Amino acid sequence: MTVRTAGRPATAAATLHALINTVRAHGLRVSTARRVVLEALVAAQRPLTADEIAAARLDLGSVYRNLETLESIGVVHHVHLGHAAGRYELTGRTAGWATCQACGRSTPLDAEAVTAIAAVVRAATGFAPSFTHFPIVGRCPDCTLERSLA
Amino acid sequence: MTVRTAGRPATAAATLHALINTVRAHGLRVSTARRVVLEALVAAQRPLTADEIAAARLDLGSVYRNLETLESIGVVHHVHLGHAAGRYELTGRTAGWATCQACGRSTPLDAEAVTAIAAVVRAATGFAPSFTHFPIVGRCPDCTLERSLA
DNA sequence: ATACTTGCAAATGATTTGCCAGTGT
DNA sequence: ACACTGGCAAATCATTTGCAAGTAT
Repeated sequence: MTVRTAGRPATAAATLHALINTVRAHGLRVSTARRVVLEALVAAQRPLTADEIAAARLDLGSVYRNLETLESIGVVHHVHLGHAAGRYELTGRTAGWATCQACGRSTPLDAEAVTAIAAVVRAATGFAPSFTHFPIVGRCPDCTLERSLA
Repeated sequence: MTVRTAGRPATAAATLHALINTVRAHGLRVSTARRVVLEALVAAQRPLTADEIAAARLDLGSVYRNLETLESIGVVHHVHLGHAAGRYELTGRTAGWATCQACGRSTPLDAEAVTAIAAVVRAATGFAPSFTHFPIVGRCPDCTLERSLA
């Protein structure tokens, strides 16, 4: 049996309620820890590390297990913004990421940019790329300018 | 004075020699371990893990230290092809990498493809991208076909 | 002779896992 | 009640680092 929720978890507007419905629809329980993880991700302004999500209230191991479970049902995914710990966010919050190898800052990509880039990547390589798991890595505008001035 | 070993491919020998010259030019010593690391990378048909380079002949810690030193003088760099251990290769061997998130295989990119993609990325985002440290991640042609047939 | 390097081992940091008590349904 | 979960601790994996002995120059 499939339970269809009102909205897609595709925008920042994906409410905690909708996410919890999805969890239930997959036959999973809504435990306190699971709810806390979801609340943290809903409130976050950027992808969070497991450590940030645990934040003294939850066991790190439980957080990782929950994130894995939530990834398996598609409501959460993680991104590697550089060499640091992986970061988790609600699915659909961004179209992709770009990280500067010089200053380390990361920026979300808008859908149009990703669409344009994906078309060229596909034409040039045959790959249908995604920049939500590994970002586009390079020099950001600021750091590119710096280098050209040096 | 140069001693040429019979049977060794001239290109590989020339490359190793040039690499060793670069090491010396930076005031670094050419120790046995350092030479073994370089030889392994020259002979490799694909990027190697530190573990593969160590291969029972060298200490893993020394391999990592050597790779770090060789990266600092620009003759080596590493790439993250998925969640596994980092892989090291000689600088300039490839223009970039693409990794399939479905089958896990990685493919080197040719310079023209990278140039075309970089132009679009720069136009759409302002970033000057590089795909030698983090690959383009997506579905390869085979796995994209599979999905479309499913 | 004098640094630079190595091997060995212990330390880190991130993530995973075994176990058993606790709790959501 | 019963299976799913949580907390705690130990285990992995990849990589880094302290240190005393070894060696390239």
